[in-house]
Amino acid sequence: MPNLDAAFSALSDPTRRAILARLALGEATVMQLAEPFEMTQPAVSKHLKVLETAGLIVRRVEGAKHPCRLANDGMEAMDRWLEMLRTALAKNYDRLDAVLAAMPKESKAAKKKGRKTR
Amino acid sequence: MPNLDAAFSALSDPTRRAILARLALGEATVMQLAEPFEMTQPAVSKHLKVLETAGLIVRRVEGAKHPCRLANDGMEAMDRWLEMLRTALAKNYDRLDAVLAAMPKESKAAKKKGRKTR
DNA sequence: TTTGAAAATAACTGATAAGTTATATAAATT
DNA sequence: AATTTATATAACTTATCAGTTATTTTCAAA
Repeated sequence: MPNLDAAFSALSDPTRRAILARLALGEATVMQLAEPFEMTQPAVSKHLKVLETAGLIVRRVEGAKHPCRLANDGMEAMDRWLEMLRTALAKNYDRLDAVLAAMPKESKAAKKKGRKTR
Repeated sequence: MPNLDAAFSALSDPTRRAILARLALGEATVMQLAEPFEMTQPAVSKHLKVLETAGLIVRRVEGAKHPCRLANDGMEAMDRWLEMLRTALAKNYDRLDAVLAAMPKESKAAKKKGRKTR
């Protein structure tokens, strides 16, 4: 799945995540999206292209303006993949619960603290 | 959140996703993880460091071996952020449903096909 | 039909990242 | 003690990427 590379890579940049957060509020043109950033217009255009290629946004042409909005494809691809990790983590979690359940009561509390591996 | 950068960036590489998929089956040492790849051991070590920094895996030391397993932190950070996007997309989806509901019956079917923005 | 605004593209620069080989450290084995 | 195995680190190369400025395309408005 080459799309996964693009989708995750797109989200690894804070500027692009901010753009998506803005689009979560509704459609916006390139200029509107560029406004809050200390960055040139071409830079934002490139970010948008990255997001579009990753299937995270779509654009429509409305005269000279090109309003962008969120798209599903990228998210769906990531979610499908992440689901695998989520269930694996849940399984480990359950296994740990089983181990803890089999332990003498006193030692449980102390051990439980170390559960969310940091 | 600087961790988000690291987590999404870590998942953007197919080798690292494969490593995580392997770890979803259970703990594995560095050598075990390196085995399926046509890649040197130092390369895999670097990938593991990236995954560890991103909070996606943890390692324990067991003599000369360093078994790795999945960790929660990275996933949680991503999930928290993705939740925002998910709800925004769902909102757009609902809005579209409302628009479609207000349309004459015949034109609905044709329009619905274009729903998953591509 | 010229002017101006919205957006994209091209060519460049500097930083980062993935891979390499060579070497170091540290524990297990003989 | 010497060797082998498991892993990490260092130094380097090449490619990719985020940003820039300069230029181009496309539409709107005068």
